[in-house]
Amino acid sequence: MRYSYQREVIRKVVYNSSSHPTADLIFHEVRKIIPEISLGTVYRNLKQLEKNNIINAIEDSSATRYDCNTEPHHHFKCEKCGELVDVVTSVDDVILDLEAKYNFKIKNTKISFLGFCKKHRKKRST
Amino acid sequence: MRYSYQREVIRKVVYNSSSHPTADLIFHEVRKIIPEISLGTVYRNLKQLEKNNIINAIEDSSATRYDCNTEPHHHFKCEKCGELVDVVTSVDDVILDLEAKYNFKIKNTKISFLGFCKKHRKKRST
DNA sequence: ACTAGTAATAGGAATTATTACTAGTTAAAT
DNA sequence: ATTTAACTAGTAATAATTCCTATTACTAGT
Repeated sequence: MRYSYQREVIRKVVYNSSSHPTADLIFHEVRKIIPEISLGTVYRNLKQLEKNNIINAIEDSSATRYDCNTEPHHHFKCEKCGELVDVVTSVDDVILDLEAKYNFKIKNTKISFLGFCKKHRKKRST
Repeated sequence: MRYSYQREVIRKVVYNSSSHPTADLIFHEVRKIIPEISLGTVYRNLKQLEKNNIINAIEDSSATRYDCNTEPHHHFKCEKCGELVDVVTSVDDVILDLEAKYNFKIKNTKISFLGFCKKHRKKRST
C-alpha cells in the first residue's frame, strides 16, 4: 500500500472521531480538508484501511460504521439515544462450549448489546 | 393485525424454510403461490411479522435474513460455505458484568460467531 | 345486503449505501 | 528522468429497502 494524502486524511478523521462515524460522515469531514475528494475514494480507502487492520468496521443497522479501535472488543448501542459504545469483555468460555457442542471452529465474534445507556436507564425520556 | 392471505403465505414460506432466507428469496418463493405479489408487500409484511414476534430478523452482511425461530438464540456463520446456523448459548454472566461495569441496562444481545463449520474445519477446501 | 372506515395491496418510483468504471494523476522503484 | 502500478475524481451502476398512489378487501355496524 503506497502513500496517499487522501487516505492519510481519512485515517486521521477516523482516529480523531470519538463516535463511530459512517462513511458518509467521514466523507463530509474529509471534504472540509480536501473539498474535491470523492465518495468512492472514501469508501475504497476505508475498506483498505480495514483490510490492513488500521481501522475497524462495524455493521450497524443500515450503514457500516468505523472505529479506530482495532483491539478485540464489542459494542453496546443505546436504544434511546443511538449512542454506540465500545465494550471489552471475554466470551472465551462460551466459544469453547459452542465449539465442542456444534463442532465448529470459531475465529471471530461480533456482539451487539442493545439497551439503555447510563443516561437513559431510568424510565423518563427527554 | 387483521388477516391477509399474502401475509399468511409469507409467514408459511419463512416457517417452511430451513435456511435463513433473504427478502428476495422469500419473494421468489411466495411468487410461486401468488404470482402477482409485489416485493413491497413482502418487505412490509416481513417487517410486520417481526414486530409481532412471529418471525425474527437477522442482519447479515448486506441483506437482512429471516428466521422462524423466535426463541432467544444467536448465529454462527461459516466463512467457507456461508451457512448460517442457529446456536443456543447463554451470556448472562457477561451481561451482568457489563451492566455493572458500564452502568448500562442490557435488553437484547445479538451475536454472530464466525468461523468454519464441521464440514470445513479442516484445511482442505473443495 | 349495504356502506363507511380502515388496512392492505400491486406496481412502480424514489432513496440510500455501496461498488464499478474510466480516463487522467502521482508515488516510488529503477 | 522514466516507467509503472497504485491511486484519484467524477460519474454511472447496482442492490436492498422504503415510499407513494390508486385500487381493493376486510370488518363492523346499520
